[in-house]
Amino acid sequence: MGRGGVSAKDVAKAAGVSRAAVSRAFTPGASISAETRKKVMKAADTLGYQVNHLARGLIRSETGIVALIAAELATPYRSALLAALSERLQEAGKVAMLINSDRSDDSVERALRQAISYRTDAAVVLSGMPKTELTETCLKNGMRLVLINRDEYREGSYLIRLDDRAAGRTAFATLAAAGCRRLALATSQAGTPSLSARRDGFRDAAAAAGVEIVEEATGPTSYETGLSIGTRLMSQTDRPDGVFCTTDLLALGVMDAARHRFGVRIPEDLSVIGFDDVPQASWESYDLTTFSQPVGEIADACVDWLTGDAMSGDPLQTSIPVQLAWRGSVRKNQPF
Amino acid sequence: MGRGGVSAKDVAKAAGVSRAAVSRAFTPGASISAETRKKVMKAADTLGYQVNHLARGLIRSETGIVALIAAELATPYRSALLAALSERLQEAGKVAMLINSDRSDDSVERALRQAISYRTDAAVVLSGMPKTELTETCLKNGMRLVLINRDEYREGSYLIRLDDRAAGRTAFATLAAAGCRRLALATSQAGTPSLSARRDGFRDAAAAAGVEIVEEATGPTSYETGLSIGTRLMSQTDRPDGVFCTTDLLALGVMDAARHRFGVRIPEDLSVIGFDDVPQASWESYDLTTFSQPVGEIADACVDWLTGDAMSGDPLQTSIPVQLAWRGSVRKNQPF
DNA sequence: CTGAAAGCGCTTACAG
DNA sequence: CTGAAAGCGCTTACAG
Repeated sequence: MGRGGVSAKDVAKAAGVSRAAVSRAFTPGASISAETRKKVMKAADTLGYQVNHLARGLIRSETGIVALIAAELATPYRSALLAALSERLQEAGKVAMLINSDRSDDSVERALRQAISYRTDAAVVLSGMPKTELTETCLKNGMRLVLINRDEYREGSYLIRLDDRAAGRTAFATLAAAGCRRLALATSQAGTPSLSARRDGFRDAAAAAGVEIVEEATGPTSYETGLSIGTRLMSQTDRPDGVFCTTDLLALGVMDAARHRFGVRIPEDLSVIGFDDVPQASWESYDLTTFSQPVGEIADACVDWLTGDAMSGDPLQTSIPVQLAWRGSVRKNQPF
Repeated sequence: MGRGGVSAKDVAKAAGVSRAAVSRAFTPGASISAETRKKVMKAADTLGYQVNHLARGLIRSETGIVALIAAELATPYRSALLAALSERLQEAGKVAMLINSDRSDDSVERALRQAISYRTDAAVVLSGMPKTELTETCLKNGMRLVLINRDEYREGSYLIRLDDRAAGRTAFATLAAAGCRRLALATSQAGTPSLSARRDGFRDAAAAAGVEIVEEATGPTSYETGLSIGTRLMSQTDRPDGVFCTTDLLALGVMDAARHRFGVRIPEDLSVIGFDDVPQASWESYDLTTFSQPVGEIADACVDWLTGDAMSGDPLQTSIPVQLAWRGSVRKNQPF
């Protein structure tokens, strides 16, 4: 046994077979007799042998590693998606490499290069958008690429999208139907494709209905931003009585500002709709009506495609439906 | 260029040097002339060459991969720690492999085996406790082991602990000093070392003060459990007026149950102390007084040890101090 | 079904 | 400083 631990050679010697035999014993479907396999497995067990995936990955075209590239890992929604993804990946026999792309602007690119270095089977991009040039390099390296909620398309990659725009429209319709008269939209300055689409859907519907809306957009996508937006909104002389927030974190902040700083009642004085359905949205202090992002379905779609045969005729895009989770932050329309 | 992408051979040919030279160009401190290195780098750049870490890992004793083994990835505290860890690891030039150990009881062991398969430089265990036998195998394979907040010790591994027990005692003292008379302890049935230590500290202090306390312990460590514990606590004829929850999630649930289901005022009627200082604890709806887990410091200690020289004389254990974050959920003692 | 041999992409003594 | 050669641990045609 060398410094690298137990190797196939050790097992081969112990089992009295060739190195090739032990390799075959660990390869499902390889041509090996049941008896030989049994001998090998026994020796492997006593020696504590584990196939070296590094060496295997060097030969085979797959390493079993999938890179997960994301920013703001600790955010409720992001961490839920990451958890679902890593779990599904494991069930499929893969392993997740987590790459934080928080830092600089080029960090998605750096992350992708990192993935190439380890010859990951695939990269799943949750944040940011790599340059076409680089994604082509990935594809050329035999790597699969999944883009979750990105707006641009990249030849050969798989796109998973939610209908954010439709949700924005639904938010408007819901608030209008609840009898809200002065509508507001709260979003951050992050400018991600998802947030923009939600905003645009809301705007579109408002324009179509000939309704003027107030818009607030500042800072990062956080609770604190929601707090300051809520404060600004409630400080207006003509306070809005309905607000769509492009994210739950924002909505929760808006609610807290309205309630605790202005004594505004929800939903009596103000109706609020969020997006994501993070766990906190259903907590009793909030009871927020929001669009639920089906994290499990997204993860399933992703892993299915990654482990599937990916026939070239297959569609390279999937749309996951979002649903409005009705709770108590939107008032019921008064019956006349 | 083979199927595996651009290799050192391709770069060597393009730069007119040997394969060894390109290897040296990518090895800091290797004996190579500045001129040769420049030629290699240029060729590598145009060809888009990335050192294959799989192959490199096969030769060198390090792969640059660190396995992060944890359960309940999407929980606020856990995801914050994971985010800090992955960020620090990246800054140190390492990369994180995320292994979810949610599933079965043996999943920590499976995770460790997975880590061995990929010859990770180290494994950081955040949840569960692997058998001694297996940790020895890891160590024998040259893998370093970090255990965060585990109670048992494993020869050769590095332990990072918080003084949970002291925090439990402080919680008691704080509640007592606030003038609370009927004290309760709320915890889950998870039975992790950290939770038990916090509970024991609280119990000890109460016993030392000759004070009887009410204890509630059920379910998983979640907001929902907090809700049901809060409900049970407030349903008692002699309601407690001070409660220490071993986790913020539990505390938040207790607060919501008390306020929304029983109209109990916090802190006037009930003082609450949590543990973790998750982001939600400081949200305006809660303003929870809690012990802050210094996630950044934990991550720093972990990565420092992993990347350090680990002289055999070094202490293999570090205690990170926890601090009480004073907020509004504990009443100020009435001046006499 | 089985083993000897070649090769994946890299690094590292070994000579020069 | 530089290149030819050996070797890391594995898999996979190739014969038998």
